[in-house]
Amino acid sequence: MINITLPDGSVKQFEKGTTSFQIAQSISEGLARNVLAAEVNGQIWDSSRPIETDASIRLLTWNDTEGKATFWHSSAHLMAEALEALYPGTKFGIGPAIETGFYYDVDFGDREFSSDDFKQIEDKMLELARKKSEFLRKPVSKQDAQTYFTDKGDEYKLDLIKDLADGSITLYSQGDFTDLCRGPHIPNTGFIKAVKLTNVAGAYWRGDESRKQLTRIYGVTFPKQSELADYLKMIEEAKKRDHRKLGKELELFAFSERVGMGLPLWLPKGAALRERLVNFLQRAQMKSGYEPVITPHIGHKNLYITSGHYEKYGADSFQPIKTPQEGEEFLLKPMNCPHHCEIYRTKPRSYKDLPLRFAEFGTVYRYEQSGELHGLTRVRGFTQDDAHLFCRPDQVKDEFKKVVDLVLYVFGALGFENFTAQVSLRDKENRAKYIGSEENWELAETAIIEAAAEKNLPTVVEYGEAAFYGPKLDFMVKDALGRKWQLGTIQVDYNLPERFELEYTGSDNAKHRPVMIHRAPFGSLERFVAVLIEHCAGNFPLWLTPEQFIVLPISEKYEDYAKKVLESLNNSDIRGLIDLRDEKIGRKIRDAEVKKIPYMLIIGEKEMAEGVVSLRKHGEGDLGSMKAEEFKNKLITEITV
RNA sequence: GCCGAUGUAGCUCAGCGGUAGAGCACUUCCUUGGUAAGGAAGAGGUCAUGGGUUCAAGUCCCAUCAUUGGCUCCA
Repeated sequence: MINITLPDGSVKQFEKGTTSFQIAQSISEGLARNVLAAEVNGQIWDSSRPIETDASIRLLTWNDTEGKATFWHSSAHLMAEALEALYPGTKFGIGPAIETGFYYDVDFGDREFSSDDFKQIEDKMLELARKKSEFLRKPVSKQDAQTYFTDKGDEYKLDLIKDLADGSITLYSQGDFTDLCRGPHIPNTGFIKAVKLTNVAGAYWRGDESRKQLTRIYGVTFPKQSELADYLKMIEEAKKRDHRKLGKELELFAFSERVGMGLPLWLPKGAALRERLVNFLQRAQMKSGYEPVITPHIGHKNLYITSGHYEKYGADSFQPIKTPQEGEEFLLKPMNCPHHCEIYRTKPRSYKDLPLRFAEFGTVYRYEQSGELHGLTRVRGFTQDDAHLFCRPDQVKDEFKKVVDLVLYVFGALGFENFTAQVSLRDKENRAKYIGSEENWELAETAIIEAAAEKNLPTVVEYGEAAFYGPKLDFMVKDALGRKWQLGTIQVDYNLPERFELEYTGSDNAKHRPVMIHRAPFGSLERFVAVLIEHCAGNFPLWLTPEQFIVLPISEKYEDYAKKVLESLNNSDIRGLIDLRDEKIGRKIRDAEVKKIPYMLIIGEKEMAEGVVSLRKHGEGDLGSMKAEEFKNKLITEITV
């Protein structure tokens, strides 16, 4: 007999070799029917796998993240089975579960494949699912695995097996399909009741640009048809929040082929919004001891040779601007830091001057790959809310923490609660892509890790995500469609001060090297606005929104009074407009609602007679009437919250 | 940059070999209307661009550009 410990701490005895499915059965048949897999001593196992020793187990169902992952991973196998049945000779790469759904990278050889083929595959998958084929686990030797896939002619699987240790290799089969797989899987394909292939894309084998590109098919499956319907509905909702769609509808920004791809044009309303963000941050920075600086949009090529950016990115950037002077070259600035370093160098600095905090809303230009451009989130010209802090080594951690506070303040003011702080460190293996001494990197990485810990940030560590000159703390936020974007960033840099030979005189009267912190709470205004749009679905906080209210006269007769009301309200802090079109009030209200204008002031016979306005709030409806002055105070109170 | 998809009126889209369409927006006129679309008329397009096939090309083929979903990249 073996002792099985359940999550509630209770211990039950079972025969040796009992499966977690049987354990579930002993609890309830209903549970057993829903068990997809089980966590056995911290590892996820098939629910049909015999347990031979004492163990603590957790039964996994659709309600568990791991249960879903198992379900989707098995769905990837089901899709592979369908693909093999439909297109014999297809070779398979990898087919993992992802956050929502799964994908499989496959090689169709010469066969052209597009989303038009989805229907056929979905149908085949459902057909195979109905067979309720069991997923059978089979441990094999490395030799046998290699023989199997050599016979099958699947070089990708062989490539994978090459790196696996003998004795750890398992194959899984369901129906006529066998795959190299660590598992685990759901009991049988019959659990999969709803299938939707979502998109098709190219993906390099093993993520390596120099290797062959496979076809990646994404899909998602559910144990109930209704869950698929819910999912599709959710996707529709998310699309409504897409900043590219809302940016057009709300007339915030635009792009023009003539201006150039990836170069955003801010329309009046978008510019008003952006201006408010800038003012907001500027005030916060003033309070925190930042000093505004301004630098030009271009810089001499030598500046970037000094900084190291030219060597690293020169070939893939906008190419140098020539002048009538032979051999003279300037670059559009891709970064503000070299300029700021030169500002630091304008006079001798004392340890008493530090930290120095130079802030600039600096517009930079980077030649992003054409396939990378995406709305406002990935562009070729953008404005960073940049600042560079020059401090003594003993001030680094404190300054870093102050920046964290500023970022949190900014996020808080704008309602971003679901972010993660990503500690971006060097690649563990490939250190050649970074510049600077081992010692300085150690110092910088330690400073970030400690500061993040002391601030209790929800942190994830990512290796290989550091900038080439130093580690970063990146604040990551998801967009409406679940894609992750980096917003704020804080970076510790020991290298640029060295390259620019920055110095200060210490209390010992000797020269010392300052440490630089690069930081941008928004990251870029473009990306920030994009994520903000999706976050609030275009319903901006009152203080930010381009138009806070609109005056709607019921007919021409009340125009003069309406105009007077507007005049009495508009000032530098609050902004509204008036709808003088020859339309009925219902129409004016509808249009204002569609434009997501927070407040509507309706003015007719009654209001004019009583000297009041009728107030209607976007998305909520009629709020009754009040004096214009009262509304003004209400607005001001709401804005200053 | 790579793989796939898309490009028709300001916007959203239909048309897929035989004389360019709809809804909304826009202009003019009628209407002066009380909390999410009042009515009528009008104007608006070398069907992304350049080649090719055809008696005939938004419609089929090729290339280019742009957009888009991913991949790679992201100072």
